[in-house]
This record gives sequence, structure tokens and C-alpha cells, in this order.
Amino acid sequence: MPATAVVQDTKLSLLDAAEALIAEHGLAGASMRAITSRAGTNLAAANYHFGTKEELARAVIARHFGPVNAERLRLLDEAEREAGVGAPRLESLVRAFVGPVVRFGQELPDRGRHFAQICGRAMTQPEPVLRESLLGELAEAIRRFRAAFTRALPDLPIEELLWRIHFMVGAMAHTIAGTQLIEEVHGDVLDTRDVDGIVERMVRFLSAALAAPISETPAPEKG
Amino acid sequence: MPATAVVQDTKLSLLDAAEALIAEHGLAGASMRAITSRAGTNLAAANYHFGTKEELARAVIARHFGPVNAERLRLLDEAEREAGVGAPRLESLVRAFVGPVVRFGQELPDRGRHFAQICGRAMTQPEPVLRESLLGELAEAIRRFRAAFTRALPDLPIEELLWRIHFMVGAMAHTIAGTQLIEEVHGDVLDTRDVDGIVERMVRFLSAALAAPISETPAPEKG
DNA sequence: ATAGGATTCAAACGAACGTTTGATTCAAGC
DNA sequence: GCTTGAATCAAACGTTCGTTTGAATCCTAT
Repeated sequence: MPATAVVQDTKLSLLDAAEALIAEHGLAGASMRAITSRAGTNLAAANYHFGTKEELARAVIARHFGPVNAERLRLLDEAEREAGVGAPRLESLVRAFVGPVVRFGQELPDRGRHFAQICGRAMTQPEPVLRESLLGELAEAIRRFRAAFTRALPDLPIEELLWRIHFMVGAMAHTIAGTQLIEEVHGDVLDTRDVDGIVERMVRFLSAALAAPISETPAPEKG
Repeated sequence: MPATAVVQDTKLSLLDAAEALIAEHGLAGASMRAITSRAGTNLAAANYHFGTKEELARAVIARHFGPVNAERLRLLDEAEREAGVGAPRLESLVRAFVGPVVRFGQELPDRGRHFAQICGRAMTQPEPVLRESLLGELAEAIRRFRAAFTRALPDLPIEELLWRIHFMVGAMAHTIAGTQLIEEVHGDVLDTRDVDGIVERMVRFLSAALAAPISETPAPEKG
């Protein structure tokens, strides 16, 4: 099977190179020349296998994000099964939601970190390619988790819940995208390689946030 | 003073155009031709006033972010003054930190929203120009707030506090950068123009998160 | 009025971009 | 052993990029 193996090598090399360079320089800053050069091939090969730069970017997103979302849903299923008739514990839901993406993003030596950076940025990125790919793959997970959080937090008005989910996604996205940032700002104190620790810190932080009382603060000055 | 006024007009038009186009297409995607065209002038004028594209970008960041940070510090001073010898309430600190940037980002019809989008993205952006500008202007605020949060949450280990601040910044950045995102995902339910409401929701969410107990969850399965 | 610096302009510069082309290499099928 | 189709290659395509140039225009101060 030499031909197939070689082809796979070329495609995988291109995906790896694109992933690393998009993470490092953004989609616009990662030129096809730099990608193909890093992959040890040339422009025409990339165009032969992926057609356009956009499709290459889509393939980069799709390669890892599918499995991550599958793992999310698996953990959600598991949490719901363990909870039986009642709603799962809030911590379990948060862990199922943020765990896979943070874990995958930090534990692999290079590819995971690169991919996590891309994912963390993609949702607020100006280029629609990355955002649409990501949201497409994320759609089912969003639906499932929205329902699960609604059941786990029955007293929360739907608006409040959706805003809190939005904040949660932000904290997660920023964390996986900003590893280099946190190392710049106070990297002397924090250890960004303790993946389990980061996940558990996020779970504590976000569970408390999601479960915050609605009106402890009686609106500062207008009522 | 016609000359000065005209010059100011050109410079301001360039800043406005750059702000809008960087927000919409990212720094790399906002070409000098598009910027100068939108500003109603031409390439040479932009280069005459700002030298390079990078300096124009820096000016875009500096124009609004200075005042926003000044307002943050003013609110922090006010909170500390009101609290007297004790530490200010956590809610006050969070409100002082996230309020000005969210408020400024949402209330102005166009410029604020554009600027907020840029700020929200800048910290995790690949281009170092925006990130460095932002972090430079943010340095003092980070220092002051880090001290204030330390005093308000004396029982929290420093690592835990820094991670929580990181998560908080993420939630804030994602919120101001992702207005269009939340409108895409569930814009049918949420009103992104209720600025005060968003701020208070974030204050509740983040205050509860920052004050979360450290070890309610006894580490899932490895202890 | 007029000299002179500040500002704007159309045009062009070289470099880098994504994509395409046509020849070349390579392994497998008859 | 020759053909076939997939895969790779160097080279070039036209376009767009940020920046520069040198002339034209506009105010201000003499």
C-alpha cells in the first residue's frame, strides 16, 4: 500500500502544518506557501488535495472537533445515566462541556495546543470560514447541553440561563485560546500544563457562576 | 482654524474607518485601500498621518481604551473609598472591572461596538500589534485589580485567584467580542442592547464564580 | 500678495498572495 | 513492457497588498 500511505502522509503533513501555522499566525497570516513549505511539499499538492485554502481550513477544524464533541456528548450521556430520573449534578454537566475541549487542547504536545488555540479564537474570528465550521459541528452539542442545563437549573429564567452559557463559553474559549497570554501576564505563577487542575478549577468557577442567585444584588441604583 | 479642523477630520475619519473595518474583517483583512476609501481619502494621506498600518492600529486601540481604563480605575477608587478600611464588596470590584468596557462597547451606536469587538479579540489575536497595545494600556489596571481582588478574597490561594481572574477576563472578552455570535446562535431570545442588564448579569455570574468554595468538589476520581 | 510648510492627491513600486498550468514521477493492471 | 491514472513538482498567472514618490493644493504668516 505504498501509494496510499504516501498520499496520507502528504495530506496529514498539510493538515498538521496548516493547524500549526493558523494557530500561530491566524488564517490570513498563514500563507499557502508557508504551509506547504512546512509540510515539505508544494503549492500544487495542497491545491490538488484540498482544492482551496478555505477547504483546507475546514478540514483542519473538522479533523479534531468532531471527536471532541463526541466525547462531550458521551460524558453528558454518562452523567444523565448516572443521575437516573433526576437531573445530573451541575458540576458533571460543566465538566462534560469544558473538559474534553480543554483536555484535548492541553494534553497533546503540539497539535492539541494549536487546535485549541484555533477553536478558542474561531468563534469570534472575523473570517466566516472557521466560525461556520465550528458552529456547524457544535450545533448538536449546544442543543443537548442547553436542555441539560435547563433541567439542572429549573429556577433560572431562560434568558438568564442563555447569557450564563454564553459567559461560560467565553471563559472556556478564552482559556484555551490564551495559553500564551496567561504565560505572558503571570506565567511565573501559574502552571498551564496541569490540565486536570485547570479543568477542575474551571468546573468549580463555572458551576458556582451558573448557580448564582438571581437577585441577590437588588440592581444598584435604579430600583 | 480651518486647517486644523480639516486635518482632524482626516485623522478621525481614518481612525473611524480603520476601527470599523478591523472590527469587521480583522487587522489582516482590513486593507489600507479599504480603510482610506471608507474614510474618503487616499493611501498617502493615511501614511502621512500614521506612518504605517501598524501605527494606525495602535492609534485605534489607544483612542478609546485609555478612557475605558481610566473609568475602571475611577470606579475602583470609588469602591475602595466607600468601603473605608475594609475590602470593597466583590460585586463592586467586578462591576468596576467589567462595567466600563461592556458599557462603552455596547452603548455607542457603531464605534463602541466596533471597538469592543476589537478589544475582545485582541488579547488572543495572532498579530502581536493589537495584543501588545492592549496589554500595555491594561497593565496598571491589572495590577490594581489583582491587589483589590486579593484583599476581597483573602482565603483564596494566589494561583486559584489568578486563574479565576483569567476566566473572568475570558467571559468578558468573549461577551464583548461575540455580540454577533450570540445573535446568530440564540438572538431570537436575548436582547443584546440591554447594556445595564448584561452588566448586572455578568456581575452576578462572575461574583459567584470568584467567590466559589475551593474544594466543595473533592476531585472526581483521583483522590 | 506671496513665500513656505502642511496636507492631499494620482500613480507607481516591489513584494507576497492564492491559484493554475503543463511536464514529470511513480506504482499498479493488462 | 507499455499504458493509465494518481500524485508531485517547478514555474508562472493575475491580483492585491503596504509603502513610496513627486507634483498639486491648501492654509497661515509675513
